[in-house]
Amino acid sequence: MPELPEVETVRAGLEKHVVGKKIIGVKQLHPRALRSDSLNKLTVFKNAKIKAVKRRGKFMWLEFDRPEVLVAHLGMSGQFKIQKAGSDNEAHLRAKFELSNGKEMRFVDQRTFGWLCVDQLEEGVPSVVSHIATDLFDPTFDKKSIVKKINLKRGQIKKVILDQEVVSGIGNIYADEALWYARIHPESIASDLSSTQILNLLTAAQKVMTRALAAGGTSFDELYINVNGESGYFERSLAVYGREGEPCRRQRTCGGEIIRIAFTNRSSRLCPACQTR
DNA sequence: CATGGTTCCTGCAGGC
DNA sequence: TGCCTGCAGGAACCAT
Repeated sequence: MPELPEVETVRAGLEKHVVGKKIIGVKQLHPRALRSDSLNKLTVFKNAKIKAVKRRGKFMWLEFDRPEVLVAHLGMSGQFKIQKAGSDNEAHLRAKFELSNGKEMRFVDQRTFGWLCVDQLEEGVPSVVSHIATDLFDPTFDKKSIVKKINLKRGQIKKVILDQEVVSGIGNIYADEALWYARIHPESIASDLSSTQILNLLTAAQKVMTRALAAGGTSFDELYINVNGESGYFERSLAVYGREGEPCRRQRTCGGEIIRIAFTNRSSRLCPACQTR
């Protein structure tokens, strides 16, 4: 499930393999691979030279020697792979871009929550990304003002940090991890927390995602892989996600056991002993 | 405007 | 063995 560290791993992999290359052929293999509000078909990138691969939160985009940009979101199962041109198609191959160096950049997506989109930049950011907040890896991320913003929200803290318009890049896994590190119950109301608690939470999210990035990301169910098809190794370091029924890693001080509770049609994992409301 | 609920999709695990 | 149900999830979209 790609969140900020996983998307950044993919972005960096693409940057290494495709910047400076020219797209010599484009093929879309699934109608929904392209967002319905795309400004054009993917073939607009034929003969375009790739200049940069950028990212905000979980959204990334390719810039070219022309005004159009290619925006991509991995959803929950999207993958970019670099393959030798003409290799067999993957089971869920959605689009492929043949490059000038004999390779292909491929977008593969089993569950079709991911998408591609032809867009244009508005003040350096694609218009479909303009409503997305800065992420915790962004040098312009303003922690103090985001803490204030979060502190005004009346919703549950987990819902707030998953809101990509408040702070971007955090998904279900790292939300649970950060809340555990900060010892905050996911159902706590954001405005009931102190600014110190919220600051600690953002710092925890930053730290856990930085460590995850260093490990190449989290590959919980093999749906996330980097551009070379390799898994990340952060899964073994998770404190709560996927650990329900197991002892809290702070057991020496709390003695708790990780539980799973319902959260807006899905789940939260937490230690009920050290994450109190 | 803020907030909360629903929906899209596929594959897999578990129960019977 | 095979059918059914539930679960996994990001974010657009709709309802209140």
